[in-house]
Amino acid sequence: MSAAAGAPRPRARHRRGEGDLLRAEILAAATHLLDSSGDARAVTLRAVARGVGIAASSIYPHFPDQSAVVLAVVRQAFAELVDWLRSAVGEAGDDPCQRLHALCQAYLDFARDHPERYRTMFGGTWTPAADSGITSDDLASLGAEAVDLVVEHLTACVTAGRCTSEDPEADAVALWVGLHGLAHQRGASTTFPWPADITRRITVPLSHLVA
Amino acid sequence: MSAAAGAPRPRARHRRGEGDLLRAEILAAATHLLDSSGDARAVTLRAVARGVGIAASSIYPHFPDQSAVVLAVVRQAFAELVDWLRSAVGEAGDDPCQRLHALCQAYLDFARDHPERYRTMFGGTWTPAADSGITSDDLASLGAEAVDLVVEHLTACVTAGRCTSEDPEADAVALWVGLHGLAHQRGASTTFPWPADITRRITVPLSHLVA
DNA sequence: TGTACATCAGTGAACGCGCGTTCACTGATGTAC
DNA sequence: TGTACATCAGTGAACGCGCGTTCACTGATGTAC
Repeated sequence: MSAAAGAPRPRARHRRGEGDLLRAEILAAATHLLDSSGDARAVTLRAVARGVGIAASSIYPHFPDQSAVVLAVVRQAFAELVDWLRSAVGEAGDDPCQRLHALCQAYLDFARDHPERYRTMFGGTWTPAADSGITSDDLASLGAEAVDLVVEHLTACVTAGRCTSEDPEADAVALWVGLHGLAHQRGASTTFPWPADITRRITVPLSHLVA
Repeated sequence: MSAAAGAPRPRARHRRGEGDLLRAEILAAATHLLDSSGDARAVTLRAVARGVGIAASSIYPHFPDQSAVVLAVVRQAFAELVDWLRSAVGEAGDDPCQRLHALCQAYLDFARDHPERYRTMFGGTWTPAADSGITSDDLASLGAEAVDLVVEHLTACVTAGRCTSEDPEADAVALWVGLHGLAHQRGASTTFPWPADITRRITVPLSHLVA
């Protein structure tokens, strides 16, 4: 019991040339902070620094300001979401309907597993500082890739004659809106009295599946 | 030009016995702040006080703390939403489908006209201070009334034989999720490439209207 | 009608807090000679 | 092999900021006598 709780032993600094490793540690601590606090505004430089075990000013060689840290977290989260969705589809076999279904389920699972991250990504609540050169629309465009995946797989269902949609692109947006609404509201309220089969009730009509 | 911009003349204080009027002024300023800043965390006691033209400490006789001010704003917003929805339905005539359609449209209009208020109401981002005795579920239950309206009017359509839903309560939740997803995402991203008829593409399938 | 006084409505200075950011610095380490 | 030194990785004190909240107060006003 040498290391008391309030006074952890100083962490070993990285070797010469390995300074960039700290960047990843900062990012990981910021992500953890976002997930555990449930609030993008808890991701302060000082809190991140405490998480890593460094001085707050040590973040500056790696990120220009606080906004840049959160933006990096969000970018990484979007990349993870797309990876997650692609791999879920990849494991779903060849049937286009099953692939679409796996995509929807994976989307909802991501939101359920990382509700705070999801809210920061799509909530429209966090916006980068005005002088960071990043607009909230840049942020929104990061989400476009997920929507594109829905377009792609709904189109595949239509091509295979399994859906009746006459405009798969527009209907895919509608389907995504339904997924987003459910993902978001599930993260916002823990006690909402959800019908047991709410997912199916949303995705089936919006997919225009052939009965 | 006697009143310079930075030094407005001191506002007249209320007459004896009319102290409660300030409560309404505080609420109005807080609502304005929420709408114009787009951020519940901009609703600070000091900013509200600046808006009203009083000292920050003058808020305390009317609200126990900062959380209570935001909560009052949110409660009022929910009451306004329900009034708005009811009056839209009331003006829609007797056809149950038209009434349901008016309800959906009014819901989306409210969110479009007050995006920041909507986000604070349903965003799950603002939560009262832990010691205020108000849980985030109390907040969520405020939204239940809006969902109940959807249930009511979808049920009316089913009763009239205009919808094929076999479980109007559950399907109404699904319809509301679609509305919420659209309302929320529209408020979050201004440049999302929405299909022109996105509303119809969401509400029609989720309503299970008879063709 | 006059006057003392309780009360109401609101003020303003002060507190401690955590924050983002700056800046001069320290000590270890690899490298050139 | 030894040694001087540039560089790297990171520190810690300090700044000014806006915040929520407390507290002693002020001055107008209605009312009891």
